[in-house]
Amino acid sequence: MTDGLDPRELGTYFALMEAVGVLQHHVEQQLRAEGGISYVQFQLLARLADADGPLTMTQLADGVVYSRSGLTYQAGLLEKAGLITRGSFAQDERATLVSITDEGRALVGQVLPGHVQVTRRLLFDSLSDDDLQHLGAIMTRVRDHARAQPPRSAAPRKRRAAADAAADAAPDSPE
Amino acid sequence: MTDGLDPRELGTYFALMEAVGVLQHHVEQQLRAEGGISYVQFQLLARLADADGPLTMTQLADGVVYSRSGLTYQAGLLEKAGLITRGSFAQDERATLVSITDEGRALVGQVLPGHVQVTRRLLFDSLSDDDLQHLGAIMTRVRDHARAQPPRSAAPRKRRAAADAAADAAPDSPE
DNA sequence: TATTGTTATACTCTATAACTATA
DNA sequence: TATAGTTATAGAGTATAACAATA
Repeated sequence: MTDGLDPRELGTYFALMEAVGVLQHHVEQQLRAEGGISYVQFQLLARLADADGPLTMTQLADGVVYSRSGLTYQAGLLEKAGLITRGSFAQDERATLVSITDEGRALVGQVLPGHVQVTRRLLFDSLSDDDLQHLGAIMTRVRDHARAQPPRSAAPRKRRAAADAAADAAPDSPE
Repeated sequence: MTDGLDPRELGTYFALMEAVGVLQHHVEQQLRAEGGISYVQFQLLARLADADGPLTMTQLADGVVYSRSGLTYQAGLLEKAGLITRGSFAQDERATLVSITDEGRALVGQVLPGHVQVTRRLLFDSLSDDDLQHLGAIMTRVRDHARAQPPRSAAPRKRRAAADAAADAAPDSPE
């Protein structure tokens, strides 16, 4: 399974992905239960709460959502829930300026303590002070580097999707 | 935004989640393009390829999928695509034994090089040898600790979902 | 009774493509 | 022409609950 590949890297990678996967799942549960929002929505709100002023949709999306329509969808939900507002931007009439409302800020404040509690229990309780420092330094570097990477230049499709093959195997569609 | 909370922890946490989020997105793209599978499906196949023999559905799910039905769904796709087979288990007739097929192994082998390439580019290129070692040690510990954690004991729902509020705000339904 | 797995169903989310409007 | 954002739509994935069968 590791033909010619560095097994130390692979092991680290799998551990990282699974650890974060489990963490993510717990965090989603907490946010849904205590705030009625998803992690993506939390990220968007947190970002707006942290920013000095309003952000454009494009700025807001960076590193969180990977399609324009996906962000429009989430922004629509958040706006209808009264957590953000959308307005126009005098400097560039194409852009939409997104602001967090007082309700939005309140929700972040309401959800954050429990959120931190979960991350403590699942993440930081296993970390020494030194680990924390090192992990912070590492992941900040990785994030900044990864953000800058171009979206993978579509490799040739060598094989059909598992779902497609599944569709074939099922003799279903009306000829 | 960090009232009474440790900003160092919060910063590390956000960096971790965003870095892995971006990594995850690139990885999904690579797997879809070169293997026609999702990351969840890759995880399941990799786990089966790594195991000595077949695994039960429950063993297979651990840390990857969080509902029985979710796993049944994925297993259904993988089986119809010819990448796994499901059989019964003599020792416990309730269980289902999942085995990876030669095709499944071949697919993992086909996808893995490109997969490693992506993780190199997005993750390991930013890491020193020391970082790699440290990160591996940390995340293995975190994963094992997190896996053992009980699923959050449902906190009281204090607020309605953003989606629900959105549904209300839209005067749609037939009176 | 508890556990393993499946099925039916409803819902959330994401991405693609077509479109509008502004730079 | 390129960029910002929205809309329509289709598809993948997830979770809940009800179910069957075995321990």
